[in-house]
Amino acid sequence: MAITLNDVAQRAGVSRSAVSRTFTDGASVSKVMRQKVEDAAIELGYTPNFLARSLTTRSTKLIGLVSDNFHNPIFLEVFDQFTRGLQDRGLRPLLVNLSETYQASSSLRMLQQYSVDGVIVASSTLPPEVSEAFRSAGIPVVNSFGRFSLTPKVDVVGIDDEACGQIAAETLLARGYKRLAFLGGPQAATSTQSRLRGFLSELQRAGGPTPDITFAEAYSFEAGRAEMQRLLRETTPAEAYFCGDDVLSIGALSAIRDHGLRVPEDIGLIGVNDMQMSGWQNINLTTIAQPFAEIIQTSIDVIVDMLQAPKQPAQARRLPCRLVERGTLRTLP
Amino acid sequence: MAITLNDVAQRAGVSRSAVSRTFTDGASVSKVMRQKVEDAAIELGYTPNFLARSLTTRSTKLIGLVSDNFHNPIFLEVFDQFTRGLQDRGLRPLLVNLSETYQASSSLRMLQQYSVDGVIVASSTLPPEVSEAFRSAGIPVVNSFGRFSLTPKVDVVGIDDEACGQIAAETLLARGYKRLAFLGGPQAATSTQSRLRGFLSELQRAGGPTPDITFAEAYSFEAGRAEMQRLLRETTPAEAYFCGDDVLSIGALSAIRDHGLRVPEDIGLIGVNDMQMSGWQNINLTTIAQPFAEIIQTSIDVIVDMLQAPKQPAQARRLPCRLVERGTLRTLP
DNA sequence: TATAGCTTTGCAACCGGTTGCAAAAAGTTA
DNA sequence: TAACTTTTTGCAACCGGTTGCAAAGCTATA
Repeated sequence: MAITLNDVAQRAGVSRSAVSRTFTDGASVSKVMRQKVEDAAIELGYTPNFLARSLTTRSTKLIGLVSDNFHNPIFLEVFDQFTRGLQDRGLRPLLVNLSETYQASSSLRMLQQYSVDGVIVASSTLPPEVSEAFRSAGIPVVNSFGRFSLTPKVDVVGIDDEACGQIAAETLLARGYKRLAFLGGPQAATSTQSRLRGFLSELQRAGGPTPDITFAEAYSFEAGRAEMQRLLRETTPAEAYFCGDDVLSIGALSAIRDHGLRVPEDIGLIGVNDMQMSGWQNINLTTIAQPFAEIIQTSIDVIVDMLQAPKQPAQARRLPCRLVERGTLRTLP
Repeated sequence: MAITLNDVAQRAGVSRSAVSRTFTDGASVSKVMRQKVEDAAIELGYTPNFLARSLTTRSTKLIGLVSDNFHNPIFLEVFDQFTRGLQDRGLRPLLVNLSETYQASSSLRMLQQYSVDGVIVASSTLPPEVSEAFRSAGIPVVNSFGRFSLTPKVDVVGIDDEACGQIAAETLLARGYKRLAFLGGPQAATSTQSRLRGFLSELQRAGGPTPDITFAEAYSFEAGRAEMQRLLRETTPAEAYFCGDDVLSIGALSAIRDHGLRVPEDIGLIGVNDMQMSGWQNINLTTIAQPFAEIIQTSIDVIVDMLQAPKQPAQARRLPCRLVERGTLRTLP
């Protein structure tokens, strides 16, 4: 069916090795030989079969891109940048969507069967064991958006979630807010836990108030809205809320407005992520920006380095977040 | 490094073929042989290498999933469903992100080199030539969200964009709107053209008004907002706008509100897609829903059928849209 | 022109599997 | 138990490439 090495060799009247060498960088081929082969190849429309090649070279250029986050709109931006970054380096993303019906363990076996060169686990909610399983299986892996640790078992590139909580605390205190609250993502998510920890410790350090603490069911609009509705119904709302992430904040925002209150006049909000939508003028959310582009670039750099020199000791990298001022916190009183 | 067929064969004291057969459905292996092999395989932790296998079976289970739409949030839902659907059938999505820097032609060669079993082109904006190139290269292909044609060169699964425009016209007329307008996506996009055609022809048929017609630069929030701002500044706005898609509508909505006008009291809006966000209570957009789940399921069915019986005549399938009533059109006067 | 040294080339084995074929083993029937 | 089927098994060739090695071809030098 398809044109193979043999066809080209025959057409050009040379050995199979010669053809192979013509298509291998750095192999020894003379000018005239290369010419003959290339002519024949073009004539027949030949392109080498990467999978056959991978059998001997032991490199497929395939990278497993595994995630469980296909609902938070921020991840479209994440996939966009990952795929472009990988493509730019000649790598191919094999996309894996983890869910209840497709477990991490099957994905490990699957990615092994396809001999991927490496795996990127892009998720702030998957437990570290998922990434660790790849590493134990001898597959280079990096966990993007994972939790920082001083003794990581696996390479991690993410933000400093505690610092993030700290920035939120500083910002709210600087604005003169007195009654504060934390509206987190799912209580089990490590990102939520760390952000809370940083938030609390900074409040304490600065002698600020003790905030109310609640959690939404998920990082989603509906969950944020539902939790804020509950808060408005059942409690006296705080003056300002530090929300687990932007999509949660946007849900909370809609609940507050529906309840007849104004943001930022009656209630202040600050999120985390700085997704595109947060900048939309009808939302205009004050938030703590994650350096997505840098996290993704770094993750790719890390995995590329591991392809060259596998099994370095694992390292966790923290990239700095920064405040993005928009319109959901009052200005200084 | 990794455990191979040979290792297992040796460990179990049987031939290589025996091991291969144990892992091939429908091959002839006796009970005791299978037992011996499986024991050895488990002991060594063996899993067959899919790529090596593909060399002889001529099937990689790899499906190229190519798109150029990594900015419209609706596509996160699309990728979610595609990846799950493919995974459920044992197929693996190799994701390709087309852009200025990564052209369709390179993606064709690349996907050929990886011997993908088929390709799904998921885009309503890519020209038909992209999909056609795959077909000419002998790769099964289906164009999801592509434009309907009576004589398609390639299998297409999408909506009836003209019918979509027609529904919009009917709905706006039924609401008693007199001054109508069309705010399309990029003028070159075939989806925009067809929706306009259907919109106009239904207005004419029903003896309705002739609408104003303008186009946004892209299917994006900013483009919709910018175009609507221009309209509000430079023209007398229409009573109701049929917008190219939801994200465009949301941009337009924000411009209208910023301009001090109310929706739906002053201006009505109707979009296309019914993305999740359109249902968010702070947006609550009346729109024409695309049957995403069905389009995706059908696309996968089509590609799976082609794997069995390639080179059937190409067929274009149109799936029906339906109106989703929310809050951006006035009720009957 | 003979010789040394470097480059180019083909052979053949290999990567990790599958599969047609024929021989061996097991099962059936008389 | 012999003769005949059917099932199971191993051999060897093959899928489409790569690569170590040694022979062949060049170039440069004396």
